[in-house]
Amino acid sequence: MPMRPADLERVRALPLFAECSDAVFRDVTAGAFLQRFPPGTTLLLEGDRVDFLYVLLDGIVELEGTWNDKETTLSVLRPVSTFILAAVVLDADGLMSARTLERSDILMLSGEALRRAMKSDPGLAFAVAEELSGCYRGLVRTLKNQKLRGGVERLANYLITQKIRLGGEPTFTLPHEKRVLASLLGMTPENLSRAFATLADYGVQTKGAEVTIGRPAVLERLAKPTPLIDNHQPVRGGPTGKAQRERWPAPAGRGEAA
Amino acid sequence: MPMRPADLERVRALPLFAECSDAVFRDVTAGAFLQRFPPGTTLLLEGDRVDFLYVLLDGIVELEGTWNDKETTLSVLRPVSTFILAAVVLDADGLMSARTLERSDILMLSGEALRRAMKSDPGLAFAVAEELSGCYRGLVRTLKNQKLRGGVERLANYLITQKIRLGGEPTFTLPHEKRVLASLLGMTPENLSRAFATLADYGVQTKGAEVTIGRPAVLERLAKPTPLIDNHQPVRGGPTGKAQRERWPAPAGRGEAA
DNA sequence: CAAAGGGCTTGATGTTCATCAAGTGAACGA
DNA sequence: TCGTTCACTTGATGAACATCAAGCCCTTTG
Repeated sequence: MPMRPADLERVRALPLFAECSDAVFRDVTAGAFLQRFPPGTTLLLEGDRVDFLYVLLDGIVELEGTWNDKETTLSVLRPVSTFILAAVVLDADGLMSARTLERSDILMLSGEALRRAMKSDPGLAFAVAEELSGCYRGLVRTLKNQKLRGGVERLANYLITQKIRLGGEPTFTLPHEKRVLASLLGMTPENLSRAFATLADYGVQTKGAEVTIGRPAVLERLAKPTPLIDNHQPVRGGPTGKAQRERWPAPAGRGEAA
Repeated sequence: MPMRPADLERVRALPLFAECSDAVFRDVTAGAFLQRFPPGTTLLLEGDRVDFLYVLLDGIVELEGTWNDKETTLSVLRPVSTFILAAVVLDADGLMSARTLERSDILMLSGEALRRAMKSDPGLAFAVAEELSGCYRGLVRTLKNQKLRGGVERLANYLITQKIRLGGEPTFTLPHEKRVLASLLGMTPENLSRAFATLADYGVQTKGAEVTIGRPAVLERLAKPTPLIDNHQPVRGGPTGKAQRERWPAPAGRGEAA
């Protein structure tokens, strides 16, 4: 499938490629192809050799890990996101499986071309380092969340974060099935149900996938969110990478403006 | 404290600086200084602004996170290791605290100088991206370990990994206090004790910090180690970064040789 | 329309884990 | 040498969580 110019532009607008020349960008996207996958498609299996950098342009992708017949969701991605960047940079096997939760448009860029381009274009290499730093910090947050908080607290903070990211309205819709959310939060679907029931006492009402946070202050007193774990950055218009999500609020006097 | 030439050489030998020119290296290390810290010194507090890239040259450093009066160990570093690289690249606040467990020699490199050098030297920027990828993959392993395995299984796998890294002998010494190990494995010291007691039935004997794995096959049947979670790479002679630890075993036909 | 399936919930039960409390042993200092 | 301290251990108890089982509700399908 050849790429449409519109898709190419969305990729060009990624922070990853913001500072690289047209020539380098053409080189990286030369052997690229765009593919549309139905829901539930496994794109990558744990341990598979990784030859491409994936870019999610539309849809939802879940990253998961398995061991001993158990599986857990490590991340749920929304557009525009790159994934398995670390494996591509190291030319190593992937540590996570990836599968679509909804029909998804996914761009695949040659890993070898990307590595080659990085070695000649410091701006691109720096942007990759920034993106990886953002991914790394996201994982640090996840790990702290997992090790330091209990199930109800994790859910409470997830809801607070979600509310902010979706615009701040007291009522919003969960972006995916509850069973996926349970796995993401490191609990069983049964316990997620019970956690929601517990949060009812804190003003959280649920009707299907619709959640209403009735008394934000009460919920916050339980959740105790902190910028050292929770990234409350709202989703902005343009396509942003994981790096930019970590640069907020921009500390005065450093980082790029706005 | 000015740097001794011997220390400078150890830094020069880091994979991070393997491919960069002497001029760039001089630039990055220009404002650097080496400092010796006693045990138990807090080098960095969660949320602190990060101005330097830290390089552990000697000693042991613990990275930890806290929330709600609880704390957990995220990583225990041994020489030669860099830390808080992601925060430096993004010029962001640190998400983890760092403190010495033993007397440690630590080199501090100007973060600004590093970022500047990366933007002009693609080899350096690429090396930073590789190191970050290694750190990222380490965290993915940790998170899978935490979410998918129980306490006893985590300990069993830790011991197997440790045995291999320390040379493969059936008897070896734990590299730090058990309370730190407990926190690293995400449990209380009490439960770590009980987990050791459980492993006695699987041929694991302990005498203080000395551990003997009597029946490796039996322990492995319990631990079910997998390269998708456990990195069994033995510690090699030269100074290696997190990136090289992730490139093993080097898949035939790609990556650098040996 | 009826049946079937799947996601979600609820209850009962058992396992895992944290907490509290007390005790052991070894290193250290007066 | 005798306390003191601190890491570690062991036991008892309770909280958090997983598992098993059943039922509900909504959607899908014949």
